Amino acid sequence: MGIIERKEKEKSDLRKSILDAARELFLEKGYEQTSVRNIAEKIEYSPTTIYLYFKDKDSIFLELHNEGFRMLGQHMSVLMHVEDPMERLKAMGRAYIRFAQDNPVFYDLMFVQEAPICSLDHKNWEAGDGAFQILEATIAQCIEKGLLKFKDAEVGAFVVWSTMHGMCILNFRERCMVISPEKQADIIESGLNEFIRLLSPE
Amino acid sequence: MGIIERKEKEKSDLRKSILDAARELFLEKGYEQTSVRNIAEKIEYSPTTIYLYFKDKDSIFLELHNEGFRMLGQHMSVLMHVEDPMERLKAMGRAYIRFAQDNPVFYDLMFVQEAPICSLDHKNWEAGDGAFQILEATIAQCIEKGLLKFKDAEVGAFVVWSTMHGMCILNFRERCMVISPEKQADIIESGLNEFIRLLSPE
DNA sequence: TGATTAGCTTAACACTGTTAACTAGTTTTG
DNA sequence: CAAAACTAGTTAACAGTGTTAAGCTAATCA
Repeated sequence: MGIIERKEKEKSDLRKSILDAARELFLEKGYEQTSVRNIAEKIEYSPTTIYLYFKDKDSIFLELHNEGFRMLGQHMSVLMHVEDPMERLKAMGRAYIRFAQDNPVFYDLMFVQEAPICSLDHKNWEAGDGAFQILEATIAQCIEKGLLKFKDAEVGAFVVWSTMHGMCILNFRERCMVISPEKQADIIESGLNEFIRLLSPE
Repeated sequence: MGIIERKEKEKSDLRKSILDAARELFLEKGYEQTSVRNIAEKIEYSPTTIYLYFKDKDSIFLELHNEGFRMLGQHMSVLMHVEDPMERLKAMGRAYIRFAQDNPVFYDLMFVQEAPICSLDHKNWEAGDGAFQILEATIAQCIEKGLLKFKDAEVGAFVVWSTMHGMCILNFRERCMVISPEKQADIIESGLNEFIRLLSPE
């Protein structure tokens, strides 16, 4: 059965090279500016071949979306060793922001674009669920130790996440023009610091 | 010169009816799903006529974007009568969220879409500046009265705005799936309440 | 009256995602 | 071994997008 295996490999090789081409184009041009034809051109196949391996354009980017979450997950899992939950939470905030700044187009796909979410099978956003639960658990520990004055860990996690996300996305979407020029460069870092000050009950 | 006046009026009438058609279509389908041809069809002119009145599609929506800020401004200006700056800030948060929920497509154009910002003349986001300054002023008053433990009013305003924006946009972009179903319905209201609790130093 | 101009249209360009129909080449089956 | 069936890719096409160049008609000006 060596031949069948080879064929299977060739099939998954092409699938992989579609994803590679998609990722490369996506990283330089973003989701909407990357067309199925661009991807096809890059791998030197006809555009319709793409549709033999992926249902539609969105499905390709759902895969990249998952890739993004694996990357973010790796950045986060390192921080699980931090004992103090409050310190861990702060480190998570810094890591999240850093990930967003280092991978703005991935971040967009993960948290802004509707496309990958829409092409989800059972309205079950596994990638997002996993990341959120880690945050929620950390916040629950902070509350337990009296380090954070949230009433509900889940809602608290949502608030913390929203603040981080809001800062990142206002920046990416050019809405930080309202900030005075000298503060604009590292407004997100300043914002995070102010937010952390807010969190800690002194 | 009555004829010239009438002609001028007719010209601005058509311009206005382009905006009316654009707004109507935009409100039911959103920015990207509204095409120049759709707008032209609605006013029963050829698509190219649109380009005699607007530079491009984005310029049309910059106008609607400004309209959105006028609406938000009206909701905010009412709250200027609230004496206590902390109470005013809370009211502003509620008003902002309510505006977002009542006008999701407008909100998208104002705070998410890059299109209107890109077609800005001198990188001068007047509409945004105005709204932000009102928030910053209120927060400055809160800090002065010791009601808020931010160090910098501008950065503080950015943090508060980010939290509100983050909550709204995570919700609109279907990222609140991670929240348990029973809390999902009014997660933004719950989030706002938790955030307000966080703000007040007791 | 003849030239100019304002206001709009038709036709076209270069794209987009996606599908149907087709063609080689390989594999399986009678 | 020949015929049928399946595989993996293709071409052509559909229906749409934003946008521009060129053309036309009717009013206005000299």
